[in-house]
Amino acid sequence: MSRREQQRETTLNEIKSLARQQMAAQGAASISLRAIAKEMGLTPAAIYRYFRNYDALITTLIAESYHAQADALQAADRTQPPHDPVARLWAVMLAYRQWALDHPADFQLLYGNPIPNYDAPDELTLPAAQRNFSVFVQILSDADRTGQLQPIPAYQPEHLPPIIAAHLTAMGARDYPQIPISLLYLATMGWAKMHGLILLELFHHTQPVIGDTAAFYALEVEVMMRQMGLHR
Amino acid sequence: MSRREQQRETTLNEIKSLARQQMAAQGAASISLRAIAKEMGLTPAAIYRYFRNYDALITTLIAESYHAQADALQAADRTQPPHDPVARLWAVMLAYRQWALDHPADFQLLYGNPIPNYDAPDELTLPAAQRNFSVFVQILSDADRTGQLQPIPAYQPEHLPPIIAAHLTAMGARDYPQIPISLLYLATMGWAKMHGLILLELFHHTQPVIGDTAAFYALEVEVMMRQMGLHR
DNA sequence: TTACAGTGTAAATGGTGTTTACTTTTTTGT
DNA sequence: ACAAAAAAGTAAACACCATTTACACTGTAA
Repeated sequence: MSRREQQRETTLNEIKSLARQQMAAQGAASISLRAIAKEMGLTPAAIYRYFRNYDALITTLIAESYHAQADALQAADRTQPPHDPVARLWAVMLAYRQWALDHPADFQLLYGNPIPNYDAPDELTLPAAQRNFSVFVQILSDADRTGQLQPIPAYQPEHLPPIIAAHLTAMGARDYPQIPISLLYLATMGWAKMHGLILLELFHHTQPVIGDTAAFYALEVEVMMRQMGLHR
Repeated sequence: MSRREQQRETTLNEIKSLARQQMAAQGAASISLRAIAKEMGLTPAAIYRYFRNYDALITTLIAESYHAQADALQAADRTQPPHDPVARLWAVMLAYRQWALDHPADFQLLYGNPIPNYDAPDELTLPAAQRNFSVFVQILSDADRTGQLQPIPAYQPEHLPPIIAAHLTAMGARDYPQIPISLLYLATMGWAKMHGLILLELFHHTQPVIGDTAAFYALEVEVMMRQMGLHR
């Protein structure tokens, strides 16, 4: 790598780092190219040698955050014995919330209000989100193989609404062959429900109502896992 | 009301109306005082005769939206026979989602990402949110009186984590005397869970995964009500 | 060494919220 | 009816913002 290429990379990293600092300090929507440039002793226009425009910077941050989150989930999964899907799911569920609390701005960037006048490109976000989702599918699949996954009747395939079953079948055929649709439903439902709780907590809509958000979250994870037949 | 006061009110309404138009078109974060002024044929500074600043306008919109939502919930409640809490809860749950779909920008304004550099005053939002929450509490309370409310063991008072029970006791003593804490927990949990699902739907994170979001929501409402012992 | 591509600057355009001093209009009190 | 006060609106400025253009410099490669 030539001297110039190396310098370019450090400058690029400095821009992203300062953007993340601003994001952590005042929220993703208040990232300012001019402020970044000023902090670096550059002219605002110089930033445009590194990012085509504001949206390009945001898109890069989103992509990196998605993968950081997926890495955190996979790391949590690996802290538990592979043959113990209950412990693994529990660990990943808690890690999901913990990552959100540790990186609130990142989490909001990924899953919160879309930034004004910015549309995240699907071809980037969908695969990244899927990598995330797959962690849950994998654990449930392992639990299913050992016969531990025994959901309540409402979540068994024959009781799922036909429209949902049809869509899950299509999705399974495309992305998750050999995975039963009721498992896909459990993964979706479990992710969505816990994800919703975390969003509420981050936006401070749950704190006044519930005292201990961690205990609330833990209780709901437990109830949900019981619905899946996954007892501790 | 003098001629001047009347005119002031229509101007004020025109500002709010245009703000809501912008909000509906491009999201709450892109409301612009200058754009509103231009649309009205006014100088930007003129707006400041009606709102102390940008935040004051947002705060007003938030307050109005909170009450519009609460009105919608109460209206849905009253479409059902008072003695049928199952039908009432069902109707209100669906109305909650429907209002969000009909007024996505309002819903995001209330429950989404905080607007950059704006902090909603708690003395305004908390009572408004509580009016909303009380609809659920009231229905569950009616169900409890007729003995229909029979939650699964995990949600019964003696199984709630002590920290949560303590907080609910304090909240109950303050705002809901005579209401058992397990009921308060059910209301909180039910609200939070469905609310989370709606947030995900509005932010388009659920559509690629789940096919029919309405069916998904309905199924989860049904499962949740079954956990409460409220069968149809 | 001469091109050339990469990196940066200066200046301008049009957008934002907000404040200040000033003018016009309407209401109110005598 | 008329003067004083209050309200509504304007013009101009300030300090931000993203973005574009034309231009200069500099490291690299032919």
